[in-house]
Amino acid sequence: MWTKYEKIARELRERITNGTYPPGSTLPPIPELIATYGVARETVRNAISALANEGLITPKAGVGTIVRDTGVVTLHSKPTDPHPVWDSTAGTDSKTITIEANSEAANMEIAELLGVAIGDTVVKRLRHYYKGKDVVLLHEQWINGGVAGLILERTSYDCTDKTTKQPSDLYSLMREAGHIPSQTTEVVTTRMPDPEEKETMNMPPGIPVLVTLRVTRDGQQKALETSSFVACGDRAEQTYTVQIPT
Amino acid sequence: MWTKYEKIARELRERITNGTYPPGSTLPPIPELIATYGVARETVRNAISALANEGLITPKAGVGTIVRDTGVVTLHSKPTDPHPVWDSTAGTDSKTITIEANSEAANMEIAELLGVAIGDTVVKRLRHYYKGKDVVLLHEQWINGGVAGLILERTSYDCTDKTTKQPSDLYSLMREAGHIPSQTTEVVTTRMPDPEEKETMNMPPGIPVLVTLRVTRDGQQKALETSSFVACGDRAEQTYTVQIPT
DNA sequence: GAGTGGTCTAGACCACCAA
DNA sequence: TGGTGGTCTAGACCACTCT
Repeated sequence: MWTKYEKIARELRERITNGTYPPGSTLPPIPELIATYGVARETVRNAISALANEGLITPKAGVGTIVRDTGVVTLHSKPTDPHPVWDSTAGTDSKTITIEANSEAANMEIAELLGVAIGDTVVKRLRHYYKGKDVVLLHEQWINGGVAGLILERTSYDCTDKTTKQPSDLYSLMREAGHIPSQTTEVVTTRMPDPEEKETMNMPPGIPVLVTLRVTRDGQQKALETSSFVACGDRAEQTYTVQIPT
Repeated sequence: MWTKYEKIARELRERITNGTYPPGSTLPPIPELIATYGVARETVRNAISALANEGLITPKAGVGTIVRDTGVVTLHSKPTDPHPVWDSTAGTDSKTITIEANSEAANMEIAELLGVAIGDTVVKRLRHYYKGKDVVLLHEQWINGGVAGLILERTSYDCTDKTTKQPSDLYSLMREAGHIPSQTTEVVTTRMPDPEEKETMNMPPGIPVLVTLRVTRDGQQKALETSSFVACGDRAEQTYTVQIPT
């Protein structure tokens, strides 16, 4: 047997998916749903919470319960590029801001990923990718300290300079520094955002994040950099093209 | 200013992440939290719901509020294999069950993905991947009807036979049928599960699904099959190895 | 049977937003 | 200013699990 709030949630969900309540429209106000179903306020809110946690709706105080656009994908991230690239429809309202960029000592996890000793110098960079006014992707990156040093030496590009407006292509810089990035391994997972991520990316309830962990290596399997990408789940997708070995 | 339930949630979240309440343990019972914080029952439940929706805890009636294991990844899915493969620790408690396998007419979406006409015959297969007693991955697959026909003709393997216990490697069958799968394109996204997926995979609240859409093509860019993988977000990960073009 | 979380009620006050 | 959703209270009954 279904509980009351489950029945209400089922009915509203059905009307959202079949187009009775199209994206951008509002659900009936809570008082109306109370009258319709003859239940208490908290019961209606329970149903609404369930749908919000599925990512179907976003309640907004003073406005109403808004049906979300489904399948809104505005950011593509391609593994062959050192930074995610915006898709063709991204337009000009995209930008990248470097929040943090400095040298620090590698902790255990990073040391293992980069194949260096704990405490070795690495360059850590934290970037926010914007789509319009919203941050849609958090990029945390650690660059092998030796590689960063060679880049500075050979190209005068300082990886720890966060004021650079348009950062040069890191892979190109690595090539100029004599380390040719030849392969990445990426692990894609998903989870719910922590409160900090939720606030930074201004995420409504019910939206997970897509997490990608990347390690870039050169031809000698030396790790050049490692990155973690945390992307707003309803704004980003990862695309891969894979050759099948015969 | 924080609301009461947010303060409670923050405090509990902190104790979970710092190990005061380790994975597998239970949070203090609701009545105890009511006494501790001097609030109403629904306020405590609100805090608990928030943490449950972040995937941190799983309330179980009659038992308690259990702290979830974080980062439990038991299934690896490699794009170079026609089926996801279990990692080395998977053991023998893994299996695949074919729920559905039959010929049907391609709808618009599938026709477009496979590059066939709407209404053309395609083979649809639906499979459940088990880890232990739990379904952790739903695999929906559509095979180009012509390719499936050639496979039946050349190898006597019937793609619509769902009784096959250990289905042969589809890519090998395609090669024998003269269609050499040479490339896949995959798009990885994430979202919250719908109620059906949640029930099928016995998912607790707060766990998203990892969705992979794949198209396999031969050397002539002819689409051989397309698949959608819906994986329980806390049990699966996708790994990719990508060669970087110079 | 005792304790757990799950659901539900009937009120209340608040912050937010649009007209 | 009136309507929206957000939070909170103090009760109640239920299903479930363990001992």
